[in-house]
Amino acid sequence: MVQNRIISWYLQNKRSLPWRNTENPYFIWISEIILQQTRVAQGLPYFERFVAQYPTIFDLAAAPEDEVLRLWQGLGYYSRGRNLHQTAKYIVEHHKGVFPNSYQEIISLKGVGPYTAAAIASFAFKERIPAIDGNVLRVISRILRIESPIDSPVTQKEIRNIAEEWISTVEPDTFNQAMMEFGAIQCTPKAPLCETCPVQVYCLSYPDKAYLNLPFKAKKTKIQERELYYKIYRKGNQYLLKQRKNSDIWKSLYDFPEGKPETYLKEYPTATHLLSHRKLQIHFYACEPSEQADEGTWFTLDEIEELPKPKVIDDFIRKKLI
DNA sequence: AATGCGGGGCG
DNA sequence: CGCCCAGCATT
Repeated sequence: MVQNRIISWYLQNKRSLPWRNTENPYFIWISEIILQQTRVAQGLPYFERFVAQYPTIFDLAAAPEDEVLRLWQGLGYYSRGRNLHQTAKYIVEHHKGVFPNSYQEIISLKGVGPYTAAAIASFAFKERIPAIDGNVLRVISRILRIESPIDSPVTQKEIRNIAEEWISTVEPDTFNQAMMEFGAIQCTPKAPLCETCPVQVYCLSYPDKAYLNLPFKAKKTKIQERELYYKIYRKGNQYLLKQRKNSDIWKSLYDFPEGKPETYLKEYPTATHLLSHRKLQIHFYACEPSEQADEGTWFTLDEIEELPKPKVIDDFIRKKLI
């Protein structure tokens, strides 16, 4: 059976990861939120810093939001950090700090969707429910040669049904860990290690290399360009920053007031920043403080260091251009 | 069903 | 350069 092959592969090849050595739902929750759309290598140091700074859900709930977002800085998708903090406060306030213990309750938490709820419910509470992430979609679509669009709910439902069948005869937590690890290490998006694959004999897409085109994605990613203009005001050793509040990129983080100035003291070299679906052209202008008509708060460089900022702003300041 | 949300790494 | 990563919320 496929699932037993993958599980025994997992038991021999699994990486040692800190969130695998605990059944504390709080730690597992933190790790799963961090790992949404994020590689293990990138998320690992953030997880270590979070659990060191906030050993319990009470510590996280008591922290100021800016501090949580400062810890999140550089990881992206900042609504994850805001939701993490909000949900910690909610659980402390309404559940005495006790993490909910069923899939149905867990999925009602902010920032927790079907994948994350299944992961927490199976890892922390051994609930029998498949956690289906990008790895699992890829692994199953290849093994069973499912060529319908992976980005369609119908196809994903089909894969869910298969995963529910596979998980029914094995340890659910081990199964979920094994499927994801197998996708991350063996059945990789590019150049999968088919020659040493324990599932090769079952894999319907191996004989004619159909796996090269699986999973099949119907939609293409399109990159849009966007220009940002920043006005830098300095009064002595203080700079004017404002917190982004609208529903836009970098919500809740601090940056300079936006806008193209009429006059300016100096223009800095334009920075180009590549994001997933966007290319940012960023212009910085040093402006005359007497012309300042923008909202914001004045901060010293030492204070700015403690504020959560977008990567581009942090890079700019770190280069000591101002 | 479609779109927006970051940043990093890889071929 | 395009694609993908232990996805989710909003519309």
